[in-house]
This record gives sequence, structure tokens and C-alpha cells, in this order.
Amino acid sequence: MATGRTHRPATRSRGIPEATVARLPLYLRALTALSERSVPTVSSEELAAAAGVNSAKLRKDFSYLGSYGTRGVGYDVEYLVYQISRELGLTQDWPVVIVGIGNLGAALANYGGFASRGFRVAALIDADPAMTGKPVAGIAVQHTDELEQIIADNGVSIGVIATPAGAAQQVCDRLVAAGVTSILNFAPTVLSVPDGVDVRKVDLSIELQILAFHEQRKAGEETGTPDEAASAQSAAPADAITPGAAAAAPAPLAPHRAAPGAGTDNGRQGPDGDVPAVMPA
Amino acid sequence: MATGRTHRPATRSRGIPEATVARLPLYLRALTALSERSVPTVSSEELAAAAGVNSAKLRKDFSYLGSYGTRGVGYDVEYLVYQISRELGLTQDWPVVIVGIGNLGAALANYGGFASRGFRVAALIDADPAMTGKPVAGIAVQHTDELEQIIADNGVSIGVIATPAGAAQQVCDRLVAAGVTSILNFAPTVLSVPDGVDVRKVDLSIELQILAFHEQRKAGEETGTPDEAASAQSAAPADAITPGAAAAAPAPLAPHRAAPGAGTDNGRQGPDGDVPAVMPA
DNA sequence: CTATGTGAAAGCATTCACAGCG
DNA sequence: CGCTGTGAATGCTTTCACATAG
Repeated sequence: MATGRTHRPATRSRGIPEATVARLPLYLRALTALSERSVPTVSSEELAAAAGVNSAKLRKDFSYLGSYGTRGVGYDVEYLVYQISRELGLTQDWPVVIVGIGNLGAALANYGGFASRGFRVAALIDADPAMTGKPVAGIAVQHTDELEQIIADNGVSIGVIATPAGAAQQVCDRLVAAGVTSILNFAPTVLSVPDGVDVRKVDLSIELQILAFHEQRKAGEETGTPDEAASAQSAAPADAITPGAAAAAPAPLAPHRAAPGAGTDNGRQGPDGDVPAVMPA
Repeated sequence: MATGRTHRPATRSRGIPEATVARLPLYLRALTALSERSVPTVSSEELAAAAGVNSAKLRKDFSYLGSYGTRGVGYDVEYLVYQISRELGLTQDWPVVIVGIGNLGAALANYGGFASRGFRVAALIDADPAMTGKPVAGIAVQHTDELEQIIADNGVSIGVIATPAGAAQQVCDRLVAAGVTSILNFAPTVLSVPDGVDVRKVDLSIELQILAFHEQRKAGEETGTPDEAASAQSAAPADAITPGAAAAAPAPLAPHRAAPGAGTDNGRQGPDGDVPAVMPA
């Protein structure tokens, strides 16, 4: 784990702000669609609408790439597709490995959008010997023992981790040791990686929780209390997910502000169970 | 589509900054792990490390929730778990529907972390009649025709879209019309929703593209040119993914700055193929 | 006269650093 | 005396609004 740095790409990225980089794929997608419909040019306004951002932002983003538009006209679709692709490094082929061929890993392997943008699934790797040799998405699954060899043979620098949480760090360490420098992590764990390695994570559960937060606020406003709402609208049947461990509403260490709002809801809290899809075992 | 507002939650969220909200699930996960190990208290430093953020950020985040810590000691794990759960609205049960039971949809249905945090899969919906009645993750798939009824019967306010891109907007419109106000979108499309509806998206391809961008930069630095790099290191065999449409390096509309760096790489560009996993058809 | 490109202003988020509570 | 909670400083991102190229 060395310096123990975690997450977030190296931040500064040669001029182009991170926020802009994150939107380039969006623009590219919109442009690709236009390209397919043989639309020759777009205005910042139109393209922005198609990408779901506002035009000022889009123009500012593009300004970091250079002056690729034509005043009074707009942007040349084909040319922009090319420029953004190049900027993103999609004009080259990126072999990736997927580690952990459970439900999710298999879905990822089958995912069309993967291959369509310069990413090639070079190998599928799983720790379960029973999986070895089985074809998934037309590729034979290989055993974890081969990991280092596969990385080296294929010049893989991007790895996708779709293992259970418990195995993720270990897999990550091996990937990194074998030369992988970018990791897309689907396991619900924080990965420690040395400097120079980028990790991006995708966590379904987190996304849902963020939605739930806003959803709760909506419900709260609706019910009246337009402010410190939190009025636990117990519309849904209060069947706790799992009656496990920690009982309801634990008492604070010190008598801080007592839990506001309509108190005693059920202190839901299940055993972590954090595992992306089915386990490879 | 009404006002045609798109993406990003309603922004302002009653005091708590959006960035903080997005980190609460992370803290919760770390805390839950501690709770399972029966750790009674944590310092901001320890918890921050476990969640992969720095301690100052964590303390600032928690300060928005209230003063839940004890100076000189730290935070009470159980109490914090409860407070954050409540803040996120996880003390109640959230029924969700998953629309589009292809590869990805099925993986999502099987995803353990789903149910473990207050989210209950109320129904699986697919447009393919051949899927109807089939059990996936122990739940019988229902046909799209039933969508409105299912939403109403179960009081669903959160929907997950895992259909092909082409069907996503239509499904989204139906979900919204039926009363869904939060959507987690896995289809690679920008969804238009009326105000008051939150959309969060998860796009594998986008994440990989962001990684590729940074990866390319790394490769560039390595090879010398520490600045406007873009020196297309053609290590991998230049087998274009799909030799489709648009030829190589289209010419700019006007003679702007000619494409810098080692010019003529292959103008990769396949038929969109944007489909998350297998299609329900 | 239209739509880009961009300084300058405003708004958020992160980090610093330290006062002050237990 | 350690560790939280938080103003103040810094840095990023978004938005505004307009000069300017075509």
C-alpha cells in the first residue's frame, strides 16, 4: 500500500480540468449520435442540449481543447468527434481485464458499450476453478493464478474489479504489481493504491442512497415542514430488511441534541452483505 | 419532457452540500464495518482513512449534520451509523423497480448490496414477453404493460433503468408519469425529466474513458514530452474495433491548428452499439 | 447578425490551522 | 492534552455577458 494514497485521479491533468474531462465522454456520445445521422455541424446550444449540460459550460469545456468551432456557424461534428476521441485516448486500443466473473462481471463482459469505444476485453479472470475455461461473452475465463502472466502478455494497463468486497484489495494489489495503472472498481470497498495509479469506483448502493436522500427531502417538503424536515414518512410497511445486530436508535455518547423530528423509527441496520452480484465461488 | 431540465439532483438540499451527501454513504459503509467489529468509537482520522477521504473533509461534512462527536475522544460508532442512516433516509424501506432485465438488470437484481441498505426490489420489469414470469433472483419478471400498476401498487418512488439506450427515455417517461421521482439510469443516454425528478446515471463506458484519458497522459509523460504529449503510443496492435463509417482523421471545417502530435492514427469510430448488456428482446 | 471564445464574477468545495471542549 | 468543530484562506467550477470572428 506504500504511501496509502487513495482514490481520485492525479488531479491536475495537463491543463484540462478534471470536471471537463469527465464531460468529454458525454459530448462524444452526443456527437457520435449526430455523426450517425450525418449531421454536419452543431451549435453549442444544440450539442449542449443533447449532452444534458448548458451551452456556456460546453463552450468553456471546448475552449480547453482549442478553438475547434466556427463563429456564427458552430462545430464540425466529424472533426470534433475526432478531436475528443484523440484527447481521450480513444484512437488507440485499450486492452482491459475483468477480474471476478460473477453476475456483474459477466454482465460487464457482455456489455456492448465496452468494445465500441476502443476498449477490448483481453481476458476474464476468476478465482473459482470451476469457472476456468468456461466461455463468457465468447471468452474463456482464466484462473487468477494466470493474472500476472495475462497482464504482461497483453500489455494491459486498465483493470476492472468485479469481485466481492473481501477480495478486491488483494486483487487490486496484484493488478498493480503486475503493471496495471488504472482501475475501475465495482466492489464496495475503498482501495489503497500507490501514487500514479488511478482508481475510479462505481457503487450501485451509493447511488441509490443519494437518491434516497433527495427522495426523503421531497417527501418531507410535501408533508409540510419545509425545513429541518426529516419527518420519517412511514408510508411503506416497516418491515426491517434484516433484524440483525444493532438495535433501534442507539443512545448518543453524550446528550447532544436529541434526535429531532418524529423520533423512534426502526433502527434499520443489516449485516453488510456488501457483495457485487454473485460471488465467484 | 416539459421544461426539459436534465440530470443532476435539484442541487440545493436543505443545508447539506451535495458533495457531502455523496460521501455520506461512504462513511456509512466504513462505520458499518466498524460496528460489526464492535468498535465503539472512532476518531475522524481513523474513519477518514477507512472511507478514503481526509479527516478535515470528514469533520466538515459531519459538521453539517450536527455536533455528533466528542472532543478529545471521537465519534460513537453506533450513534453515527444511526444518524447518517436517518439523514440518508435509510431508516425506511424503499421499494424499487428494475426495468430491463438483460444481463445487467439481472446482475442488479442479484446484487446483495441493494437489499442490505433499505432498498427492496419490488419488481422486475421487461418488455420481452418471453421473459414474463421467469424468475430472476427469486422474483418473477413482469411485463412492461403492468408498469403503471406495479408502481402504484407498491408505492414505488425509485426506478432503475437498465434497458438498451433506445428504450430508456420512453421507460423513463412512463415511470415518471406513474409517480416515480428518482431514477438511476444505466442506459447510456441523457434522460429528460420534469423538474422535481432526480436522475443519477451510471455509465461504464464513461468511467473507462476517463481512465483512458489519464492513462494516456501517463504514457505521454513516460515517453518524454511532459506537456502537450498526445504521442499516440501504439503499443497495442492497431486493429480498429470496427472498420465502420467515418474514415480516418476528418479535416477541420477551417484550417485551425492542424492536429498536433504524431498525426494519422486510425480514426476509430464504431457504430454506437450503446447498449447496456444484453437486450431484453 | 449569429454563435464562438473568454475574461471577470459568483458560487462551491476543499484545505488550513487553531480555538476551545471534554 | 487530544481531537472535534469551524472561521478563514485557497482553489475549482460554473455562470455571466460581451467583444469578436466569420
